[in-house]
Amino acid sequence: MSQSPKERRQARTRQAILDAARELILEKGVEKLSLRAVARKVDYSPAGLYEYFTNKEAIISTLAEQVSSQLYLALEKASLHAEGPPLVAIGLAYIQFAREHSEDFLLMFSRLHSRRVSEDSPVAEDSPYKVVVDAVASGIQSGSICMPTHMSVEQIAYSVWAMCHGAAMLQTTHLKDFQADFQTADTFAFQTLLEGLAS
Amino acid sequence: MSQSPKERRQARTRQAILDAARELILEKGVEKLSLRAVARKVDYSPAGLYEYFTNKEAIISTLAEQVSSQLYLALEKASLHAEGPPLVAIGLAYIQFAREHSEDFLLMFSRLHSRRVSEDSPVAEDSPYKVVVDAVASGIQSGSICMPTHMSVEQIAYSVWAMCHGAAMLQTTHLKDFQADFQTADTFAFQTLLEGLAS
DNA sequence: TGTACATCAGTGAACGCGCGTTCACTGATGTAC
DNA sequence: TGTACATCAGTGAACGCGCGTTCACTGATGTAC
Repeated sequence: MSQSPKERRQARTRQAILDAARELILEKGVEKLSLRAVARKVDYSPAGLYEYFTNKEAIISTLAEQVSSQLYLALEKASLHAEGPPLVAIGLAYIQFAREHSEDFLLMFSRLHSRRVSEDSPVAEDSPYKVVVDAVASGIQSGSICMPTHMSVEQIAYSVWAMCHGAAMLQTTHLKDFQADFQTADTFAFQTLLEGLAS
Repeated sequence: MSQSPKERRQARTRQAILDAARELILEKGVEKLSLRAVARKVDYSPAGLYEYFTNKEAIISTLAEQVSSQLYLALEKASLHAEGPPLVAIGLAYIQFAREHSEDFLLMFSRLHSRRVSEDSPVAEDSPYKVVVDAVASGIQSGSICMPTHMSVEQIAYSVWAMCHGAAMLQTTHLKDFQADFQTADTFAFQTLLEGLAS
């Protein structure tokens, strides 16, 4: 699986294109992104990009996947270094990521559909959701979460995820300009949910 | 405040334009909506629409406001006719609305920013959020919700809203094709959150 | 009731634009003998 | 080491398109006397 010099050059150019696209999206939003602007930014002709990506959509969805793995890393880090309950730390990290990279975050969720189609298939190792599922599973084992009969780990993980995602989306779109102590409100929300899960 | 015949005619045409735009958005998504297509659909020339709306953006944001008031009505209805806890009913209605009118729902939240800028200003009478706030307030009065010290009604309402909104957004975008019993999962999530709020 | 005028409710054509993508091509680099 | 050829990494120009908006205009409708 080692790379030839040629492959390394190509990979670097690919990433430069992605970075340029990401910056432009940050400036103007996804819907205003144009291939020609990306090409200008990386000093290629518009046609040149077609050596690296099959079309515009491929650039955008590759970018969305990169965001997903960045979010995964952020959650994993939060989970490992948590001082209090891991699920609160993960939830807050999710929201913080969304606030700090709101264009990336919105891009990711507007373009990236779940690859799973049902609970039957396993959760992808590199998915942000995986971190939540694992934290719930270990919460159950440690006894801090009590699982009601007929409820699956995933159902609990889904509740936590919905909470994270709702807060992140609201703060990123509808409540973008709303001034409030979201940190406190979010912490309260997660703690309350966890209390409900404890009984 | 009564309308002249002329005003009634204009209002009808305005609504026809909005309906056409809404249908086109449903077919192709907001980002592909074109004024020319709307004009075609209502049998006007493209220029004719400018008698009714100042520009394309005005059509879209008017539409978003109409969706908001439809959501308000749906939540209010759920709140009034609830059999179990009103907040669960409201939450489920929110999600149902999002599922049944997903393009409308997404349009609303991508275009409509909160008019409030902080908790200091009152919640708008006609906002969907108002229904949640009211339900929380009456839950506190009836004793089914217990408010911790230093927490405001709004902080609790926000938690519930985040839960609704997260579930609705996930089911509408990232998990659109995921097969699961969301109804059960959502009910569980709301009940758990309420249990946390009861203690 | 008739007529002159004003306003209404639009239209047609154009402006000026940027877009994604394709395709024939070219100079530079790498390879084989 | 030199040379012939192949592949690489692009480019320039064009295709064909739809878009939002403006503006001079026009026929129909309404109004005043």
